[in-house]
Amino acid sequence: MANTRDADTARRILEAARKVFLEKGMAGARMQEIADEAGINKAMLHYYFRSKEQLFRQVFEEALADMMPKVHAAVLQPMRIKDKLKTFVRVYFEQVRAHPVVPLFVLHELHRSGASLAEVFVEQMKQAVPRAPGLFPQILLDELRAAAARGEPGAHKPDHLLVSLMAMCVFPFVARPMICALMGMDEAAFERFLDERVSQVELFLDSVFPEER
Amino acid sequence: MANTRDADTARRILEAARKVFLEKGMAGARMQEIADEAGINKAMLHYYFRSKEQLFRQVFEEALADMMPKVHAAVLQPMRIKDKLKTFVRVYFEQVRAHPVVPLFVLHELHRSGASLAEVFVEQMKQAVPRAPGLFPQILLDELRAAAARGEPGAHKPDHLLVSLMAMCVFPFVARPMICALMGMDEAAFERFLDERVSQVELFLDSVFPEER
DNA sequence: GTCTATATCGGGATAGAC
DNA sequence: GTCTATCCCGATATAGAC
Repeated sequence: MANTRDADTARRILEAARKVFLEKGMAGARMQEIADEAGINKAMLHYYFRSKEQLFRQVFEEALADMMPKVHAAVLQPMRIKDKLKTFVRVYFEQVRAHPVVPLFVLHELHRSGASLAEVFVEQMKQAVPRAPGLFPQILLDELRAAAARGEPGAHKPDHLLVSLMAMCVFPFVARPMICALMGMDEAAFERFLDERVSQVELFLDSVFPEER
Repeated sequence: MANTRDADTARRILEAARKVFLEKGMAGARMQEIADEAGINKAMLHYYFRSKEQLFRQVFEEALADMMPKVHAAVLQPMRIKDKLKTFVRVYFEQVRAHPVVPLFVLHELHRSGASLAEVFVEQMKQAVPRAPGLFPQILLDELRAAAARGEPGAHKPDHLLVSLMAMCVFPFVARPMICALMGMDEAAFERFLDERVSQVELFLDSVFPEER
């Protein structure tokens, strides 16, 4: 029926738009290229989505929606903090690896938009897990502060610890070309590097949370 | 004299171009805005630099040239590896903090240019310290491998360790809007966070390289 | 809904006077 | 070397036929 066809076309457009926007960013993307990628013409883009801006918004929101729910869910599991952080690292890294260009895209657009996209960003995070008590960083921070009260992660401060973990997971994808150039890695070497990454970050957590005996 | 005036104008243009390119990226930047920022008109931009592309190249190269020499120099000092890494972290972080938007700019442009800028990037790094035995990551990696042969950083692999250190230094600047949004920091809170950052990364190094006694 | 044709505008680049 | 005026293309967006 017509309805199915419509929805399907909208999907095709969104897939194409996602591909182009994520690769080139809002400013670098061309509506023509999106149309070509979707196998239709420019007029259709404006028929389904009013403007480039609106199409971009949709892509931006979906890019976040793809990655965050599983991370949120992982953080809500009851566990002691050390294991929860390891779980967070594993799930977060997996999600990023499945969508490797999303982080740089999001960070670049957040930067240029000067906080107008930041609201969209936070809103999207809240919708990731509807009835969660807060954003995943807040949940982890609260538990880390409780652990800190028990003297657990030594002199490591909760906010720095969390930022470091995110950094270690995300940075390889954000900085891939630079890392490869600086450290002389080719594609294959970099993939092997990624294969080892989670266990190396877990090592970091082991040293921050030494097993008491 | 005329010569001074020329050089001065070229400088003014470069400063303006730097400001605009770093904020908006190559694709988002407008020659008109650069001209306004420099207090001249568009024609002058093309007179001094042939094209937007050439102007961009110059800005890109200078952005790297501003940051890297001190890092390179720091890494060449003779020290035991642990102290050298701490020095690296301190100097690298200081450099990035002095030019906080450079990393995201460089990473975004490296990504979109698909390795054509990577050559410029590597070339610029080599020129940072003319007679150095190699790029700073290679120097650190070599020493880390030697340390690894002595069993020093435990199970931490040299390449992962180095990437983690760079990540911990750079990520706060690359992800600033995201971090502020997710963790509920305002400008002042984030600056305090940055003030603590180096010492928190050093803590990480202390746990990776425990003092033998 | 989908296409072709076109309006409209903005941006990079150049010509030419001074 | 610096300006004004202009060229010309490309990009978003819309009109209108089918």
